[in-house]
Amino acid sequence: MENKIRIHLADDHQVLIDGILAVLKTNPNFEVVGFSLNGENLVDKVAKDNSDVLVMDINMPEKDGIQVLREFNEKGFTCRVIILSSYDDVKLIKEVIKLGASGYLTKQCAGENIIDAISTVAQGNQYFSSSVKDKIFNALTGNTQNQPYDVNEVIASITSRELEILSLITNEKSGKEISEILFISTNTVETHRKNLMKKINVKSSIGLVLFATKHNLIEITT
Amino acid sequence: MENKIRIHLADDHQVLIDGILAVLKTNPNFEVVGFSLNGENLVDKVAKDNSDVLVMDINMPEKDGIQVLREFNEKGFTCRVIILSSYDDVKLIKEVIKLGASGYLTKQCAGENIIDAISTVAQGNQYFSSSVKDKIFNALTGNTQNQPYDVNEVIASITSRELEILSLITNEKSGKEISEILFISTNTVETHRKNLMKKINVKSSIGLVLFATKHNLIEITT
DNA sequence: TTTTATCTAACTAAAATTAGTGAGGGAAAA
DNA sequence: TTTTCCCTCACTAATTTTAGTTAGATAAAA
Repeated sequence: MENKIRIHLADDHQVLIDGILAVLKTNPNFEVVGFSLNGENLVDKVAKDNSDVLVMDINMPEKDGIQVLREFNEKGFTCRVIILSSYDDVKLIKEVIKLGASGYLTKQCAGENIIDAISTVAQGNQYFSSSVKDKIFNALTGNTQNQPYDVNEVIASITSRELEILSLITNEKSGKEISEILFISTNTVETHRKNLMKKINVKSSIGLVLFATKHNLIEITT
Repeated sequence: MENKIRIHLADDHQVLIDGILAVLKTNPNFEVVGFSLNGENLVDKVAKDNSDVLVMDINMPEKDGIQVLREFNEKGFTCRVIILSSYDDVKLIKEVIKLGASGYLTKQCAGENIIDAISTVAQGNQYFSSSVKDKIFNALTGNTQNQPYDVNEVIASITSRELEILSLITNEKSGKEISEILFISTNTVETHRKNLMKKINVKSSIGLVLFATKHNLIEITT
């Protein structure tokens, strides 16, 4: 047998890292050489450890997975990257593939899938979980009617500015107050509100508040 | 040594379950007797397996952790429950404690914390990660003066008719729709709404919705 | 380079909410 | 019986929200 596959894990949920560590320990071909709880200096750490495969979440503090992938491209590193995300949003999947990720798994996958994925990408191939492949296939073939209403996709489609507006609405701020807080026109605030209602598909601001609280999208300070 | 602690894991991310499984396998006192990827029939499964401890996420398909806890209370089961959530929202923490959870961990915690938590609650004690304890402490110390009026008194003062109106408002019904549903004038509906806003002391219907959901006064059917 | 995404903003018009006041009827309690 | 509480409704007036459309600016991506 050749050398072990050198692996780096990055996820802000340490319990998940510890779990995957325990799973990977069962395979003698693998060696986890490092892990990170955020995206800070991740590229440098991976380079220094000479890791072969990086298993990384998208949502991380300090620097998210997308930014890390960009940095990889800028610096021209060759480490294979597997994305392990909570969401299987098509836009996101397309993006990370474009940025050179070699694999994409959702956290719904089994521990065994991670082992398969690491082995596969270490050999230079790509690995995507079946649900991810379905999503991509549907997106490419324009099969939109097969997608009833994916909440994760809706959440992913909410921009940061919209989230800001949503947060203020949910904290009982009126349109006028929001415009004063953000130094923008009330017309703009209402436009954002309208776009949110359309995206989330609700009838009123009440619906926005319910959606926001239900999915923990915002922090209620009151 | 006595019997092993019988454990059930519930989380919609299988990779996390597999990970925790691997972690817990290192401890001979533990035996994972089952796991679930959603909340469906969770109470029955736990009862059938005679589990001592349930480690459960809040956000799950079919039936969320809150509903499962409610069901536990209704059926009077004695299984200890540890919540393992991505979020450390005070409202959520308070709620699950009220519903009888014995522990609360965020997924930012280490795998070792889970082991500690399971051991602790199996002995009949409570276990909360330090960040959770901080949150609760801050909420208790910082919020007491924030509520000059007694919430319970306010809730008690809400009449059944008002509760009906509140429920419909929270279910995204407009004043006109409510008037049609209850066969009363829109003026009456607005009067009720006004009285509610005065009682609860909020600025808008958004505030009513937040109050209603926060205190579980109503059932959201949508 | 062209397209796309996002944020910004204005415009009109209809509909709904908010705010305050007053008041009648019924049922229950003091 | 008188009082009190609750549900009911009306009226006015100001304010806000909803709905639809259009469009400029900018930065990133194809």
